[in-house]
Parts: sequence; C-alpha cells; structure tokens
Amino acid sequence: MSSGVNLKALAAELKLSPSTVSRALNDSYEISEATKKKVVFMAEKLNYQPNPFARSLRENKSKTIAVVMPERMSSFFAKVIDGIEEVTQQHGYHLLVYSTHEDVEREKKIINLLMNGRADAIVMSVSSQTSDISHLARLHERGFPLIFFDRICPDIPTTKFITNDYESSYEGTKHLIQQGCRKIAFLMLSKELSITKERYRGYLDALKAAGLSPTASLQVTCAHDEEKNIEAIRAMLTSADRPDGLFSSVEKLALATYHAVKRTDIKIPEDLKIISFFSNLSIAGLLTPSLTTITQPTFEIGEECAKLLIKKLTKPRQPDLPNQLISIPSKITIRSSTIAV
Amino acid sequence: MSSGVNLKALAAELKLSPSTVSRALNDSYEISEATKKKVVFMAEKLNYQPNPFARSLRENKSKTIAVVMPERMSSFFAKVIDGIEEVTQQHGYHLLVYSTHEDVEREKKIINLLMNGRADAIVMSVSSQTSDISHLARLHERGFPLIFFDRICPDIPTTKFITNDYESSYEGTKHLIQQGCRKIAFLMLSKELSITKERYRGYLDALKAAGLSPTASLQVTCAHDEEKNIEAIRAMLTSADRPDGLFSSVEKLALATYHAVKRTDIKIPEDLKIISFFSNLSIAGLLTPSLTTITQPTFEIGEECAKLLIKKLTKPRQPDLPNQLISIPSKITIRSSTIAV
DNA sequence: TTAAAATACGGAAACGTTTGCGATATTATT
DNA sequence: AATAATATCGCAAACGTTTCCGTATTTTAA
Repeated sequence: MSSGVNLKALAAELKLSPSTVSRALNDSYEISEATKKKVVFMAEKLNYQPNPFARSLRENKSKTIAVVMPERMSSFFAKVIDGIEEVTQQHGYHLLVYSTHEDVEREKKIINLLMNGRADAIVMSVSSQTSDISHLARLHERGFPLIFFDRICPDIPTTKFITNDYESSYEGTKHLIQQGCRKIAFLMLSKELSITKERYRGYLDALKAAGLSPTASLQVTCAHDEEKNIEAIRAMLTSADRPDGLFSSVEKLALATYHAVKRTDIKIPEDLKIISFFSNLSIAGLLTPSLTTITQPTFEIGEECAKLLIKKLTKPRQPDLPNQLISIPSKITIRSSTIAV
Repeated sequence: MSSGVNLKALAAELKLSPSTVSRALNDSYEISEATKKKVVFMAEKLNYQPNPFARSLRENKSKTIAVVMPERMSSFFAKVIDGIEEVTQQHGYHLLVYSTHEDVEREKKIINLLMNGRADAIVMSVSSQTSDISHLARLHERGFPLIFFDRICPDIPTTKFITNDYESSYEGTKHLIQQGCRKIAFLMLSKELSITKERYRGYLDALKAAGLSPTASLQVTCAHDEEKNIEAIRAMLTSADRPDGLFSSVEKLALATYHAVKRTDIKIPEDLKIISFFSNLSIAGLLTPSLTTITQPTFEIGEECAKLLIKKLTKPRQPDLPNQLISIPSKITIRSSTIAV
C-alpha cells in the first residue's frame, strides 16, 4: 500500500542503515550535512512517506486530535472546528470529528473508543443529555488531555473555553427590558447544560434588577425534535399570559421561534421582541425581521482550544491542562427584532 | 498511556501466551470456548483496549476514512457527513474530516498527506478552484480507494455519487418559465465545477425548449467573498436588462441573492422569482418570501458513499471501485419565491 | 605523541499487534 | 492397537519506525 517505499528500502538505495536515514530525515545532530542532503534528496525522489502508524506506535502519539460535539448542522460548531483546524493543521495534526447527535449513549461509546490512544487529545462540547459525567471523569483521571468548550463540565478540573454567557445574557435581557418588554420568555435546550444554567442566571438577574419576576409557563425546555419544539413554543406564545419578549439561549430555538410565529398572527417586534445567541450572521440578517443576536466568538474559541492543546502536546515535559475557565466575550448586534415601535 | 494494559500484560495475568489471547479476542476457531470466556472476562475486567496503531501497522489498514470537502459551514456537506458517519460508525470506522476552504493548494496538501495510508479511503468533493486534478489522479492510480460526491472529477475512473443535476435544473428552470419568467439569471460558483456544468446545461436546455435564449450579462460567476458576491448579484439585478427569474446553482448564492435584493426595491416574487439548490430546509421556509428549493438527498448520498466503501474495505478480495456515476434524485419543493402573482 | 573527546554511522531492541508454523494432547479412524 | 486427524496452544517473526548503545574514525587537547 501507500507509496510502497519504506525506510529500509530507502536505506538500501542509499547504502546506509535505516537508523542513519531516520536520523537524517529527523535532522539529527549525529548526521553529517553531506549525508543529510543525500538522504533528503533520495527521499524526495522516491517519494518516501513515513508510515504514520509505525511512528505512532513507537512514539506513542498519533498527531491526531478528536473533536466531539453534539451536532454537525450548526454554524456554531462548524465555525469552532474551522478555528481548531486552522491552528492544528499548521502543526501537522489531523482531526477526527464525531457527532453525538445529543445522545449521551453515543457520547459514551465515542469516549470509550477514544481511550485507546487513537487521538492525543479531545476537545469537546457535551450533549444536552449528559448529566452523568463518569465517562469523562475517568478519561481525565487517566491523564488524557481533555478540553471543553461552550457546553462544559464544571466538575472536571481541566481547561474550559466559553463565552461570557452570564454577562451576555444579562445584557441581552436588559436590552429587551429597555425596549419595553415586561414578560420575557426563556428558551433552553436542557437544564443540565452549563450554558443553559449560566445564561438562565443572567436572564434571571436582569429581570430581578428591573424589578420583574419570571413566569414559570414562559420557561420552555426544548428537545431534539424540531417540530415538537415549534409546537411547544407556539403554544407558549399563544397562551393566556403570552410574553412580549423572548430570549433564546441557542440558535436553533430562535429559528424554531420564527417558525412558531409564522403559525400565529403575532408580529415581531410589535407583539414580541426576540433576541438569541446566534452564530450564523448571514442568516440573522435575512430573517424577517432581522434578528438581534448575541454573537459568540466561534472561530476564536476554536483557535484558543487548539493553541493550548498544541502547546501541551508539543512541548516535552508540559504540565497538565490547568483547571481554568477562559471566557471570550460575545458581541450583541441589535437588529430589527428588538426595535421598539 | 491509554489504559496501560496491553496484550502481553493481559496474557501474563491469564498465564497464557499473547498469541492465544489475541486469537481468543478475535474469536479464532483455534481457541476453546472455555479459554475464550476467561480471556474475554479478564479483558473486560482489566479494561483492555487494543492499541490501534499496532493493529494498523500489522494489518496495514487504519479503520479510518477521510472526508475532504470545500467547506464546513454548509448544511449540504454537514448532512452528507452525518450520513457517512451513520454507516461507518456501525462498522467501527473513524472519520478524519478536512476542509479545503475552496483552496486547491490546501486540497493538494491534504491529499498528499493522506497518501501515506493514514486513511483507508477518501470520499471527497473537490474545491471550486480545482482544474488540475493530477494529485487526485495519482492517488487513484496507486489503487487508493477514492469516491467522489457532488463535485466530482469525471475523468477519474471511480465511483461518483451525485444528484440528478441536469434533470433537476431543467425542471427547476422550466418551473420558472411556467411561472412567467422570460429572462432568467444563472448563478454559479465556478465554471470548472461538475455541478456547475451539469446544472447550467439543464438550465440552458430548458430555456431552449421554451424558445428562450440566455443573456450573457445574467450569468454570474461568483467567488468566495460573500460581500463581493452580493454586490455582483445586486449589480446584475439592477442592470439595464434586469432578470425576472433567477436560478441559483448552490445554496450560498441564494442567500447572497436575498441579501442583494434587500439592498434594492425589487420584490420577490413579483419582480423576481427565485429557485435554488438548497439543503437547509428549515431556513428555506423562514426566508421572506419562502424559497422554492431543489432539495438534494444529502443524508442518503453520504450513506451510499459509505456503504459502498465499507463493502470495498471489509470484504477480502474486493475489486476496485467501479467507474460509475450513481445519481440519486433531488426533489423540488415549491414555495412562495416562485409563485406567480 | 598519546590520550581524550568529538563525529558519524550501524546493529539491534522496542512499541503492541497478528499470524505462520510447530508442538503437544486428545479424539477419531481403520 | 496403531495411526491419522483434530483441537488447543506457544514460539517467533513481521509490520515500519525511533532510539539506546556500541564502534570506528577523526579531531582536539595535553
């Protein structure tokens, strides 16, 4: 397979030993410049490609990083991976990408599969079903490099990259209130999720600061089935004490809300003002009316995850990933969906 | 690293030889049922995880498939990968995912990296810049399993999965004509792309069948810069002989068109009717007005690619991937953007 | 001039599997 | 009862690297 020529064949062609050729290609100080030239030249000529598995086996590292995320059809996760790829690729790393489809059982299977060392590190965002984190804790306890982003596990002492969920939610909710909203709904995926908790807390504190109190029936927990979500939101929007504002903690639920609104006679922003965490800027401006968004620093989150991992993996005696929470701020972009009329 | 326990340690614990343990775990007929039980039990107990690189080195296969595509932020490619993952995961395969970012130089680098056998096969969709296909031809000539989908290379004799680009474009254009359009614009990414050629051909033939002829200034070739695309489209839409219909050959250009239209006083569908190849159904219904789409069988394309590859990779003496073009039909969904008024 | 040090390279082990082959013990065949 | 066949297992090689160690040659130091 591959190109057919291996180190031994290359060495034979050069009338050198495999060890010398290996050292020459790895630019060892033990090899003279003259032979280095010859070896590199011949390697080029014969198109020698080192076998990655032999190397991984010997060096006990794979030059591979695994990315585990809840879904692929999301501009947020797509952009984060773009960011990760941008820096890892420059260092010769490859990306194994897995989607859990918000299913904790799949997540566990994937994590268990990755325990055999196929990847040198994992950067992940947990599924919305994940409450038992024993599989992740076990991984971390074994010293496996693990980084979280966005949907983190607070109890696992490693590095996590998030956006300023609390502050952005506080500001976003405050913005709704300033635009005249008094009954503000809150849409979330799962109450277990770190982002839900933080964003909910920001929302609640902003309400409290304005002397408002939340209405239980306006707090909607959604699931994975889009149609069900739309119906649940529609029911809430048309209930007895319908909201005049809505805070969506994730992008997909903002889209579901627009779908729900289309099934009613509710007018945005006249009857209902909407703000949402949202990464797909192109779409945000195209919705009718255009959507006021809290834009996460997606690409940068990916880049920072990767930079830290690369540092950890490439320097020789690097300490474990520190237990820290790194926050990169989001930016609120006000569009038509929250303009007071 | 990993779990620490390897085959030798497991064998020692069982007072057996590594070869016996290996055979037991691989369910060899040479091992008695009794010892198989014992071995499997102990492997479970010690949480033995076989080293994937030792195995790959020995067996000369990696249980890994590489997916190479032009961009990640696309519902089309995201869904295709979901389809691929769905079937490959069931067979224990892992997915290396690469984005070329529509850059042929990056594509070449990735392909060259993949020639060392890190992946057992490649399933890919070429970048819009790709005209010189020597890197792909070389790969295929070496017997490396290679499958194309969507944006294919017709000259490389392997299996390609596409949708019925010509027929769908013909029907889509015909639909515009039936709705009263007489001057229909065509938006494309690059004339080199297989999908562009086929879809353009369908568009032209539909025009001809209706006795219409294309207008050169209405054929817009777009690039990677979204803002430039929007401006180019806006200029075309507001030019002297502005179109009354528009056929977009890819999703992102339909979105760019909606952006462009927002900068004019053009009304959809009154002044301009729009149809587009489009995979993000949720968004299609949310645009204003909702967009008439040609929906590709994304998930199925991914599944079919993977099924064929799995067959090729798992059966022992399998022939090369046949040189065939497999087409899975798209579906046209008529929405408001093409409704005659 | 001689010992010590530096330079440049080769031999062989090691990483953790799988598997061809041989060895032994058990069972079946004639 | 003697032989052949079968069942069950161990030894060792092999996959393609990297690297520890040894060695021969040259250079430097005293």
